[in-house]
Amino acid sequence: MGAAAPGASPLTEGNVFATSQRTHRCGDLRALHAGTSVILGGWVHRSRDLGGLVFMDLRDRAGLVQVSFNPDWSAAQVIADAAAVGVESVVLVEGVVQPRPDEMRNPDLATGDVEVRATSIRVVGPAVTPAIPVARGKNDKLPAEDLRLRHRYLDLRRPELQANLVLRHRLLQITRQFLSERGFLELETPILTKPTPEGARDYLVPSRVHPGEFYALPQSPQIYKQLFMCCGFDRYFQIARCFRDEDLRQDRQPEFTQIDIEASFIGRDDIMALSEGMVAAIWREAGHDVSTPFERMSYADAMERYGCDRPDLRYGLEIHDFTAAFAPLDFVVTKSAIDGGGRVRGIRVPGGAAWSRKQVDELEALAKGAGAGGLLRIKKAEGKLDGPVAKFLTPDAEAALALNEGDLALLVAAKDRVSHPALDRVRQECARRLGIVDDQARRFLWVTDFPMFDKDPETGALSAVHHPFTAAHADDMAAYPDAPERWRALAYDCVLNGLELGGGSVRTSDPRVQSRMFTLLGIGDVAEQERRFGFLLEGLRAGAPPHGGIAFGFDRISMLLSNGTSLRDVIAFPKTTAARALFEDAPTTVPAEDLGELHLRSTVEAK
RNA sequence: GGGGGCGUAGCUCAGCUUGGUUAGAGCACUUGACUGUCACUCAAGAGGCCGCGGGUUCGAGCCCCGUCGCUCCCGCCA
Repeated sequence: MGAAAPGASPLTEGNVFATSQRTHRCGDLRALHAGTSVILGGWVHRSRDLGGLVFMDLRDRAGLVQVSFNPDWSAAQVIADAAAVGVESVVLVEGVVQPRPDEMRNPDLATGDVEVRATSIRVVGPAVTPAIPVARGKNDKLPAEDLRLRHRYLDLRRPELQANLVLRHRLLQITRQFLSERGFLELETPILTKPTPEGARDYLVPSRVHPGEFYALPQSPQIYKQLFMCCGFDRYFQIARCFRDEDLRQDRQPEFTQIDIEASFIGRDDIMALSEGMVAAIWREAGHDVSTPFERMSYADAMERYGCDRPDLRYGLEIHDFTAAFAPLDFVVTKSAIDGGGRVRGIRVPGGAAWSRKQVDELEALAKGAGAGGLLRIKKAEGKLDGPVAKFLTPDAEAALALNEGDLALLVAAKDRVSHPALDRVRQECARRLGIVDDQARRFLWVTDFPMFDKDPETGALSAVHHPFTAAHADDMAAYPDAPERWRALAYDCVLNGLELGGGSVRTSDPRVQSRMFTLLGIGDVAEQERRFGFLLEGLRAGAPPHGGIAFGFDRISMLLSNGTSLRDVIAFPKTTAARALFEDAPTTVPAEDLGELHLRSTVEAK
C-alpha cells in the first residue's frame, strides 16, 4: 500500500472521505465506480469462506460492500489472510471495483451492483469475538438491553443506531441553522449553577474550596436565558444539556437535551410562529411535510373535551357532559356525584356495544386505576338501552346520550379532578381497541392558557403549573385580584399526537410582579426571595424587556423521527432506569480521602 | 418509595405446570471439507456457579424465603 504523496491532501477531489489511508467509504461504492482502484477501511461484518473463494462484507458508517477474494485476482496468501480474519476486526483492503454479473447482484444492498476484487488485505485492528452480535439475521431478536448498554461500543456499530445518531446530528444542524438565520445567538450557560429547592431534585456538586457548599447541575437554563434578555442579547438559543435527579422512565433520562429558546419584545404568538417554523424545518429534514400554523386549543377546552392537557387529536371519542340530563334521575351513583359538586361526563364508543362484559370490565379497571369510583356503561343493542342505569333513564337523558345502534356510552360521575384522568385513560384505550389511531397522521397542537397555579386540595397551597417566572393574563389578574387560582398563564405547550414536544411562556418582566408571584407561591419573605432568586430579580430591576421563550425536548423529537420507542436508542451513552451507566460503570464509590477533600463523609457502610 | 415481569452456554431461548439418570436447541466460536456466496452449505468439537445466598427434601434449574441486576408501570418529574 503506497504512502500518500508528500503535501497532497486527499480531502479534495470531491470525495471528502478520502484520506491518506483510504480512498472511499465502503457504503458509497456504486456502478459508476466500476474499474476504479480503491483502498477501503472497515469492519468485517460477515464473511463467507467457500474454500478457495472468500467473500467478505466490509462495513463502515456509509454501509456495506462485498469484497471478493479469488485466485484469479488475489494471491494465495491474501485469500488465506482473508479467511482467517474474525468478524468485527478492522481491515484495510486494496482492490478494484467491478460490476457484478446480473445473476450475482444483490438488490438488498445499496452497493449490490458491484463488488471489490481484493488484491491485498491488512488487519489493522484485530477484534476478539464480540460479546453481542453486530451482524444479525432478519428474524434475530436484539440482545437484552443491559447487555447492549454494557457493550455499547458494539451496539453502536449497528446500522440502525448509526442511522439514529446520524439523523440526530442532522436535526441539530438544521435547528442551529434555522435559528441562526433568524438572528438567534447560540450562547452557553453554566453547568455548575445554584441549587433551586423547587421542582425536580437537583444533582449536587460539592465545592472543594468552599467547605459545606454545593453547586447544582441545571434543570434548565431558565434564569440564565432570562438574564440574557435583560442584557440585551435579544434572541438566544442553546442546545442545552439539563439534569434532573428523579426516577426514570422509558422516555425520561437523568440528563437530557433541550432546544432552549428565549427572545425579547415578543408575545405568545411570536414564539408560536417561530416554533412552528422550526418544528416544520426539523420534520422536513427527516423527510416529513408539516403544515403550519398548528391547531390551537385552550387548556380548559382540552380538559373538557379530552380530559387531558395534551390530547391526541388523531381520533375523536370526545368527552360530553350529560350532567343536566342526568340530574333529575333517581339513581344513587349519579345523584350523589352531582350533589357533591361533580358532573356526569363520558364518551360514546361506536360499535362498543359488541364488547364483552369482561372487555368493559377491563376499561373500568383502567378508570379505577386513574382514581374513579367506577365506570357507568350504557349500550344500545337491538333498539334498546341496556346497563345498570338504563331503567332510571328519562326520555331527556336518553335523548342527551343520543346513542346509535351498537354504541356504548362510558360515563364517569365524579368531580372533574377525578373524571378528567379517568376518561382520558378510557378514551385512549378505546381508540386503541377500535384501531382508529392513524399512525401516519401528525396532529400538531398548541395548548394555551394553562392555569397559573395548581391548588393543593388539602393544604390550599399554590404551586406553579409551568414555572414561577411565567406571566399571567393581565386581565385575569385585574378581574380576580384575590383569586390567583383563577388566573390563566401566558404559557403554551406544543403537542404532537398526544405527546408533549415542548412548552414555554411569556415571562414576568416586572420585578414587583415577580416578587408577588414568589409570595403567592409561599416565599413571602423578601430576604428569602433575594437569597434564592436575587440574581434574577436584580437583573429584572436593572431594566428588563418584555420577553418569553420555549424549550423543546430534543431527545424525544429525535426518538419520534427515528421511529423509535426508547430514548436510549437516540442517545449514544444513556443511563438505565436506575440512572446507572453500564458501560463506563457510573456512578461509583470513591476513596474516603477524595470525599474528605470535598468535606464530605459517606453515611453508607462500606461493603 | 410502591407494584408487575424477567434472570438457564458468548447471544436468543426451551426445560419449571407435576422436584428424579449425563440440563437441551438455533446462532456465534474452534477444527475439517467445499471455486460465486451474500443469514453460504456440510461434518465434528468445545462451551454451563441454571444471577447470588439461605431453606424444604433422600434428591432442587424446577418449590419456599431473602437478596442483587435489568425492565415496565404508579408515585415523583415547578
